[in-house]
Amino acid sequence: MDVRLSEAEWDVMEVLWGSPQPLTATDIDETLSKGDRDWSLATVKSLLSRLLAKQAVAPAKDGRRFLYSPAIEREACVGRESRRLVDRLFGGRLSPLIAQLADDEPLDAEDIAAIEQLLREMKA
Amino acid sequence: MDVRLSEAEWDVMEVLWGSPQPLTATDIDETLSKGDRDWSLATVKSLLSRLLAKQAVAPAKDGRRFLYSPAIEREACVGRESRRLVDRLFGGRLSPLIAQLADDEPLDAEDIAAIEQLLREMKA
DNA sequence: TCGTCGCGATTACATCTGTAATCGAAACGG
DNA sequence: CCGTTTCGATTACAGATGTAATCGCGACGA
Repeated sequence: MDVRLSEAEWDVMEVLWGSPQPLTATDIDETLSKGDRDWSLATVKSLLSRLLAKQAVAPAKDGRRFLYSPAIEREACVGRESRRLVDRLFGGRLSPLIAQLADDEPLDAEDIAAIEQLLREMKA
Repeated sequence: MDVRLSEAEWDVMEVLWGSPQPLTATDIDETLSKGDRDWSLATVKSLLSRLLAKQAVAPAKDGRRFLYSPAIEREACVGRESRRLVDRLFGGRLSPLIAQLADDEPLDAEDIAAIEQLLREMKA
Protein backbone atom coordinates (compact mmCIF):
# COMPACT_ATOMS: atom_id res chain seq x y z
CA MET A 1 0.00 0.00 0.00
CA ASP A 2 3.07 2.21 0.09
CA VAL A 3 2.82 3.64 -3.39
CA ARG A 4 6.00 5.05 -4.81
CA LEU A 5 5.60 7.10 -7.96
CA SER A 6 8.23 7.80 -10.56
CA GLU A 7 8.53 11.35 -11.81
CA ALA A 8 6.70 10.59 -15.03
CA GLU A 9 3.94 8.91 -13.06
CA TRP A 10 3.68 11.97 -10.84
CA ASP A 11 3.02 14.11 -13.85
CA VAL A 12 0.15 11.89 -14.88
CA MET A 13 -1.26 11.84 -11.36
CA GLU A 14 -1.08 15.62 -11.16
CA VAL A 15 -3.35 15.86 -14.16
CA LEU A 16 -5.82 13.48 -12.57
CA TRP A 17 -5.65 15.21 -9.21
CA GLY A 18 -6.21 18.50 -10.97
CA SER A 19 -9.38 17.43 -12.69
CA PRO A 20 -12.80 17.37 -11.06
CA GLN A 21 -13.86 14.76 -13.59
CA PRO A 22 -12.41 11.36 -14.47
CA LEU A 23 -10.42 11.59 -17.67
CA THR A 24 -9.62 9.42 -20.65
CA ALA A 25 -6.06 8.66 -21.69
CA THR A 26 -6.47 11.10 -24.53
CA ASP A 27 -7.62 13.85 -22.19
CA ILE A 28 -4.58 13.32 -20.05
CA ASP A 29 -2.28 13.32 -23.02
CA GLU A 30 -3.73 16.58 -24.26
CA THR A 31 -3.46 18.24 -20.89
CA LEU A 32 0.15 17.17 -20.58
CA SER A 33 0.94 18.41 -24.06
CA LYS A 34 -0.13 21.86 -23.01
CA GLY A 35 2.44 21.70 -20.26
CA ASP A 36 6.10 20.99 -20.74
CA ARG A 37 5.63 17.25 -21.19
CA ASP A 38 5.54 16.23 -24.79
CA TRP A 39 4.77 12.57 -24.78
CA SER A 40 3.13 10.39 -27.33
CA LEU A 41 -0.28 9.05 -26.44
CA ALA A 42 1.26 5.60 -26.23
CA THR A 43 3.57 6.76 -23.49
CA VAL A 44 0.70 8.12 -21.45
CA LYS A 45 -1.10 4.81 -21.85
CA SER A 46 1.93 2.92 -20.63
CA LEU A 47 2.14 5.11 -17.58
CA LEU A 48 -1.54 4.61 -16.93
CA SER A 49 -1.00 0.84 -17.07
CA ARG A 50 1.72 1.08 -14.49
CA LEU A 51 -0.42 3.31 -12.31
CA LEU A 52 -3.26 0.80 -12.60
CA ALA A 53 -0.92 -1.98 -11.55
CA LYS A 54 0.00 0.04 -8.48
CA GLN A 55 -3.65 0.76 -7.89
CA ALA A 56 -2.91 4.44 -7.91
CA VAL A 57 -5.69 5.13 -10.38
CA ALA A 58 -9.14 3.64 -10.67
CA PRO A 59 -10.69 2.83 -14.06
CA ALA A 60 -14.38 3.24 -14.78
CA LYS A 61 -15.76 1.71 -17.93
CA ASP A 62 -17.46 4.25 -20.16
CA GLY A 63 -18.70 2.32 -23.15
CA ARG A 64 -15.64 1.03 -24.98
CA ARG A 65 -13.11 3.07 -23.14
CA PHE A 66 -12.09 3.91 -19.62
CA LEU A 67 -12.29 6.97 -17.52
CA TYR A 68 -9.50 7.25 -15.00
CA SER A 69 -9.59 8.87 -11.64
CA PRO A 70 -7.04 8.99 -8.84
CA ALA A 71 -7.29 6.18 -6.31
CA ILE A 72 -4.79 7.67 -3.91
CA GLU A 73 -4.72 11.04 -2.20
CA ARG A 74 -2.34 13.69 -3.34
CA GLU A 75 -1.96 14.81 0.27
CA ALA A 76 -0.71 11.43 1.34
CA CYS A 77 1.75 11.09 -1.51
CA VAL A 78 3.10 14.58 -1.08
CA GLY A 79 3.43 14.00 2.63
CA ARG A 80 5.39 10.79 2.18
CA GLU A 81 7.75 12.30 -0.34
CA SER A 82 8.36 15.38 1.75
CA ARG A 83 9.04 13.40 4.85
CA ARG A 84 11.44 11.13 3.03
CA LEU A 85 13.42 14.09 1.85
CA VAL A 86 13.44 15.88 5.17
CA ASP A 87 14.46 12.74 7.00
CA ARG A 88 17.13 11.83 4.52
CA LEU A 89 18.70 15.21 4.00
CA PHE A 90 17.97 17.13 7.15
CA GLY A 91 17.63 14.57 9.89
CA GLY A 92 13.92 15.22 10.10
CA ARG A 93 14.41 18.87 11.02
CA LEU A 94 12.52 21.49 9.13
CA SER A 95 14.63 24.49 10.07
CA PRO A 96 17.72 23.49 8.10
CA LEU A 97 15.54 22.85 5.06
CA ILE A 98 14.13 26.31 5.33
CA ALA A 99 17.54 27.83 5.84
CA GLN A 100 18.80 25.99 2.79
CA LEU A 101 15.99 27.05 0.52
CA ALA A 102 15.91 30.59 1.73
CA ASP A 103 19.61 30.85 1.17
CA ASP A 104 19.22 29.63 -2.38
CA GLU A 105 16.42 32.00 -3.18
CA PRO A 106 14.92 34.47 -0.72
CA LEU A 107 11.38 33.79 0.36
CA ASP A 108 8.85 36.35 -0.65
CA ALA A 109 6.94 38.30 1.95
CA GLU A 110 3.73 36.40 1.37
CA ASP A 111 5.35 33.07 2.00
CA ILE A 112 7.02 34.38 5.13
CA ALA A 113 3.70 35.65 6.43
CA ALA A 114 2.08 32.29 5.75
CA ILE A 115 4.80 30.52 7.66
CA GLU A 116 4.45 32.85 10.60
CA GLN A 117 0.75 32.20 10.64
CA LEU A 118 1.37 28.46 10.66
CA LEU A 119 3.75 28.76 13.56
CA ARG A 120 1.23 30.77 15.52
CA GLU A 121 -1.38 28.12 14.93
CA MET A 122 0.96 25.37 16.01
CA LYS A 123 1.68 27.02 19.28
CA ALA A 124 -1.97 27.63 19.96
CA MET B 1 27.91 19.45 -14.08
CA ASP B 2 24.42 18.88 -12.74
CA VAL B 3 25.13 15.86 -10.60
CA ARG B 4 22.14 13.69 -9.79
CA LEU B 5 22.74 11.06 -7.13
CA SER B 6 20.80 7.87 -6.62
CA GLU B 7 19.81 7.01 -3.08
CA ALA B 8 22.56 4.45 -2.69
CA GLU B 9 25.08 6.98 -3.98
CA TRP B 10 23.80 9.51 -1.47
CA ASP B 11 24.58 7.11 1.33
CA VAL B 12 28.14 6.79 0.15
CA MET B 13 28.51 10.54 -0.24
CA GLU B 14 27.16 11.10 3.26
CA VAL B 15 29.97 9.00 4.64
CA LEU B 16 32.53 11.01 2.71
CA TRP B 17 30.96 14.31 3.64
CA GLY B 18 30.96 13.22 7.24
CA SER B 19 34.64 12.46 7.35
CA PRO B 20 37.34 15.05 7.84
CA GLN B 21 39.77 12.70 6.12
CA PRO B 22 39.70 11.04 2.73
CA LEU B 23 38.66 7.41 3.08
CA THR B 24 39.35 4.10 1.41
CA ALA B 25 36.60 1.94 -0.01
CA THR B 26 37.00 -0.35 2.96
CA ASP B 27 36.63 2.54 5.40
CA ILE B 28 33.42 3.55 3.71
CA ASP B 29 32.10 0.03 3.72
CA GLU B 30 32.80 -0.30 7.43
CA THR B 31 31.15 2.97 8.25
CA LEU B 32 28.09 2.02 6.27
CA SER B 33 27.91 -1.37 7.94
CA LYS B 34 27.59 0.37 11.27
CA GLY B 35 24.54 2.14 9.92
CA ASP B 36 21.53 0.44 8.41
CA ARG B 37 23.20 -0.25 5.10
CA ASP B 38 24.55 -3.73 4.86
CA TRP B 39 26.33 -3.91 1.58
CA SER B 40 29.18 -6.05 0.44
CA LEU B 41 32.46 -4.30 -0.15
CA ALA B 42 32.01 -4.99 -3.85
CA THR B 43 28.83 -2.98 -3.85
CA VAL B 44 30.51 -0.01 -2.26
CA LYS B 45 33.25 -0.20 -4.85
CA SER B 46 30.72 -0.22 -7.65
CA LEU B 47 29.05 2.84 -6.24
CA LEU B 48 32.40 4.55 -5.94
CA SER B 49 33.07 3.82 -9.60
CA ARG B 50 29.81 5.43 -10.56
CA LEU B 51 30.53 8.41 -8.37
CA LEU B 52 33.96 8.72 -9.96
CA ALA B 53 32.37 8.67 -13.39
CA LYS B 54 30.11 11.51 -12.31
CA GLN B 55 33.09 13.29 -10.83
CA ALA B 56 31.30 13.47 -7.51
CA VAL B 57 34.30 12.08 -5.68
CA ALA B 58 38.00 12.72 -6.17
CA PRO B 59 40.54 9.90 -5.88
CA ALA B 60 44.00 10.41 -4.43
CA LYS B 61 46.54 7.68 -4.90
CA ASP B 62 47.93 6.39 -1.63
CA GLY B 63 50.40 3.70 -2.48
CA ARG B 64 48.50 0.82 -4.05
CA ARG B 65 45.07 2.06 -3.21
CA PHE B 66 42.98 5.18 -3.40
CA LEU B 67 41.69 7.59 -0.87
CA TYR B 68 38.40 9.14 -1.80
CA SER B 69 37.11 12.54 -0.91
CA PRO B 70 34.00 14.40 -2.00
CA ALA B 71 34.37 16.55 -5.10
CA ILE B 72 31.00 18.20 -4.76
CA GLU B 73 29.49 20.15 -1.91
CA ARG B 74 26.83 18.64 0.24
CA GLU B 75 25.21 22.06 0.50
CA ALA B 76 24.80 22.31 -3.24
CA CYS B 77 23.38 18.82 -3.62
CA VAL B 78 21.00 19.19 -0.75
CA GLY B 79 19.91 22.53 -2.09
CA ARG B 80 19.20 21.16 -5.54
CA GLU B 81 17.22 18.22 -4.24
CA SER B 82 15.20 20.35 -1.87
CA ARG B 83 14.39 22.87 -4.52
CA ARG B 84 13.32 20.19 -6.95
CA LEU B 85 10.92 18.78 -4.42
CA VAL B 86 9.52 22.11 -3.34
CA ASP B 87 9.06 23.23 -6.92
CA ARG B 88 7.51 19.97 -8.02
CA LEU B 89 5.19 19.36 -5.12
CA PHE B 90 4.48 22.77 -3.69
CA GLY B 91 4.86 25.20 -6.55
CA GLY B 92 8.01 26.58 -5.00
CA ARG B 93 6.22 27.69 -1.84
CA LEU B 94 7.65 26.75 1.48
CA SER B 95 4.57 27.32 3.59
CA PRO B 96 2.56 24.40 2.21
CA LEU B 97 5.53 22.11 2.74
CA ILE B 98 5.71 23.16 6.35
CA ALA B 99 1.99 22.77 6.79
CA GLN B 100 2.17 19.31 5.29
CA LEU B 101 5.01 18.10 7.46
CA ALA B 102 3.69 19.65 10.61
CA ASP B 103 0.37 18.03 9.98
CA ASP B 104 2.02 14.66 9.58
CA GLU B 105 4.08 14.98 12.72
CA PRO B 106 4.08 18.03 14.98
CA LEU B 107 7.27 20.04 15.06
CA ASP B 108 9.08 20.09 18.32
CA ALA B 109 9.60 23.33 20.16
CA GLU B 110 13.25 23.56 19.33
CA ASP B 111 12.61 23.33 15.62
CA ILE B 112 9.89 25.94 15.84
CA ALA B 113 12.21 28.29 17.68
CA ALA B 114 14.89 27.79 15.05
CA ILE B 115 12.43 28.60 12.31
CA GLU B 116 11.29 31.74 14.07
CA GLN B 117 14.87 32.82 14.42
CA LEU B 118 15.42 32.26 10.69
CA LEU B 119 12.40 34.34 9.83
CA ARG B 120 13.61 37.17 12.03
CA GLU B 121 16.94 37.11 10.29
CA MET B 122 15.34 37.14 6.89
CA LYS B 123 13.33 40.19 7.66
CA ALA B 124 16.30 42.00 9.07
C1' DT C 1 -20.56 -6.40 -44.68
C1' DC C 2 -15.89 -4.59 -44.76
C1' DG C 3 -12.35 -1.56 -43.99
C1' DT C 4 -10.74 1.75 -40.80
C1' DC C 5 -10.17 3.92 -36.43
C1' DG C 6 -9.74 4.28 -31.51
C1' DC C 7 -8.87 1.91 -27.31
C1' DG C 8 -6.65 -0.84 -23.81
C1' DA C 9 -3.12 -4.47 -23.55
C1' DT C 10 1.17 -6.36 -24.69
C1' DT C 11 5.74 -5.99 -26.01
C1' DA C 12 10.12 -3.45 -26.80
C1' DC C 13 14.19 -1.52 -25.58
C1' DA C 14 17.75 1.60 -23.76
C1' DT C 15 19.19 3.60 -19.43
C1' DC C 16 19.51 3.77 -14.51
C1' DT C 17 19.73 1.53 -10.06
C1' DG C 18 20.70 -1.87 -6.52
C1' DT C 19 23.53 -5.40 -5.63
C1' DA C 20 27.23 -8.20 -6.40
C1' DA C 21 30.88 -11.70 -8.56
C1' DT C 22 35.01 -11.91 -10.98
C1' DC C 23 39.42 -10.56 -13.04
C1' DG C 24 44.03 -8.91 -13.41
C1' DA C 25 47.71 -6.63 -11.19
C1' DA C 26 50.13 -5.27 -7.25
C1' DA C 27 51.77 -6.21 -2.52
C1' DC C 28 52.74 -8.92 1.31
C1' DG C 29 53.86 -13.24 3.93
C1' DG C 30 56.73 -17.07 4.19
C1' DC D 1 60.07 -16.91 -5.55
C1' DC D 2 55.38 -18.37 -4.95
C1' DG D 3 50.90 -18.41 -2.98
C1' DT D 4 47.55 -15.40 -0.94
C1' DT D 5 45.35 -11.26 0.01
C1' DT D 6 43.88 -6.72 -1.53
C1' DC D 7 42.72 -3.19 -4.78
C1' DG D 8 40.50 -1.03 -8.48
C1' DA D 9 38.25 -2.23 -12.82
C1' DT D 10 35.21 -4.85 -15.51
C1' DT D 11 31.24 -7.46 -16.09
C1' DA D 12 26.67 -9.29 -14.57
C1' DC D 13 22.04 -9.19 -13.94
C1' DA D 14 17.36 -8.25 -12.31
C1' DG D 15 14.07 -4.61 -11.54
C1' DA D 16 12.54 0.25 -12.32
C1' DT D 17 12.01 3.97 -15.52
C1' DG D 18 11.38 6.73 -19.76
C1' DT D 19 9.65 6.39 -24.01
C1' DA D 20 7.26 4.29 -27.52
C1' DA D 21 5.52 0.78 -31.35
C1' DT D 22 2.41 -2.75 -32.20
C1' DC D 23 -1.50 -5.96 -31.62
C1' DG D 24 -6.20 -7.53 -31.20
C1' DC D 25 -10.80 -6.20 -30.69
C1' DG D 26 -14.81 -3.80 -30.86
C1' DA D 27 -17.32 0.31 -33.01
C1' DC D 28 -18.63 3.17 -36.69
C1' DG D 29 -19.03 4.83 -41.33
C1' DA D 30 -19.75 3.46 -46.28
